[in-house]
Amino acid sequence: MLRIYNTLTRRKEKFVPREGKKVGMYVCGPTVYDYPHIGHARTYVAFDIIVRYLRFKDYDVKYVVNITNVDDKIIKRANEAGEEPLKLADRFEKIFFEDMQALGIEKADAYPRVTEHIPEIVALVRKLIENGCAYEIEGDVYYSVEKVGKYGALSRQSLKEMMAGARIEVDERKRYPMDFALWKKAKPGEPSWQSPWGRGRPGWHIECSAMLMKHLGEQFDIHGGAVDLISPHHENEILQSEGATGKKPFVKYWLHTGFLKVEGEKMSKSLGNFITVRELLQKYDSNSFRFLVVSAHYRSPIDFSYGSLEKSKKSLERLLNTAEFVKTFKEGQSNLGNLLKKARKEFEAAMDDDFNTPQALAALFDFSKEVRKLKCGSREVVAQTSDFLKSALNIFGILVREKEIPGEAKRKLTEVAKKFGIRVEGEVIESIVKAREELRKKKDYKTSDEIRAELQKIGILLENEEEKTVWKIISL
RNA sequence: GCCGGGGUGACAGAGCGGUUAUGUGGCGGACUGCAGAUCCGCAUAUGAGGGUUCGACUCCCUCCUCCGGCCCCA
Repeated sequence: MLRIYNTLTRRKEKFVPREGKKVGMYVCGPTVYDYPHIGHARTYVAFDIIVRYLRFKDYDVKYVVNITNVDDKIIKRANEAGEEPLKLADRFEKIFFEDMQALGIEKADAYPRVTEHIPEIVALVRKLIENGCAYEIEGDVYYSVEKVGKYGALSRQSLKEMMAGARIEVDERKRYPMDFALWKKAKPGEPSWQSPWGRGRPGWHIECSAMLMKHLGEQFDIHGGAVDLISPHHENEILQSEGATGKKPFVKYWLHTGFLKVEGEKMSKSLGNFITVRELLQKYDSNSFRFLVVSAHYRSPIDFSYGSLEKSKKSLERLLNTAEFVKTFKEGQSNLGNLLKKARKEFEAAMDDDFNTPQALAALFDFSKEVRKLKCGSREVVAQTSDFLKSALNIFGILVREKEIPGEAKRKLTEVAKKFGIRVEGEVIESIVKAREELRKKKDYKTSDEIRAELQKIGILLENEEEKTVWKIISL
């Protein structure tokens, strides 16, 4: 039984979708005005894992992530760069997709863009005005917060408290200081669209309401985002959506991921600790990063450092080794079947408990340790073990790579074989390993160590196990 | 100030009212020609103070402290 922590109620609840196995899920996507950073990566990896697990549990998930491609920051950045705002957005949207793919994030079912939903947004704003939830002043439209029965369903803050802490000067024309813009009147040179209130563009919050209504309906199951979006973004989404449709609750489960800090500090340009996804992936592969993400609960903050990333890489290595090791099992009787059953159960129980990935990971490590003590199992169970490790890691989006030597390394291998006068039959690597075995039998350790050193330069590590030598590719 | 979430061993990071989390690293041992991998063992902990309890890291209160939100932000 899957249980999920709901920000709305501040407790774990049984997960029951509105309709059978169907799950509508929306996660606030990026504003595309710069390179994605590792904070984005954490959030989208976390939700990627949640979606994968839901699908693993046979839920029929429709996953929607929006793309905000018009907004103040985009316009500002474009003006600085002397670029068309929409072009700049387009450029960074492509980069966003590239980076997400590089992180092994599965495609969402839809990526609605704000610019492609202007009619829906206008219609929604109009409806809110008709409902008396919003009002227009000189081409701007504001949501009227004052009439709302209770504000702060998610953030648990009253309007008064919010205002007390507010650090901005308010627009005098607004009826109430906390009223927020649904439609912004166009300034010269800004991208704008025709509307009943003149040319303008959507406010930040309304786009989400409009797009998710279109793609997921007026009510749906899961809405996610990082914690910083709780207030005011998600708060306002609730007001707009429920204000327009009168249907409650607009969203059944609200999920929020914890923030990623870099060495104890919030990532920011001014601190100079801003790490982009590209930068990260130049130094480490996505598996290592995903392991780091998975080793903390999705709601907990992560304190990123290259040191902890290095540790993640090493830890993961252990699991990958076991996945490889089990393939060498001989046919025979063992306790493997029972261990597997237990591991499956523990893994799933951990994930069912609000996607507790650190605990799920612990189950895998426990399993790994037990498997290591065995040498055999029935062919069927061995295959299942291999599948289990693979699919469990796959839920985390960690790929168990096939052992394949890259083309360039293969060429170099042939050179090594030639250098040591090894006759190649079949796979080059196998021939080298075999030849080296012979050398070792003859106690020619000098030559065999040289061979090992040569291969290591190419990125292949030889390990002498009890009865045979195994080789593996040293990852990034 | 107000709201939310934390403070666990060298580090990362979970669970649980009473029994080893787990991983990385360290130390000792086994295996090994060496390296690596692997196994066994050891050490280091629950921010402070109260309370509830037979018993609290786990529940309650106070304090200290950190992070986040209240303009923008994944």
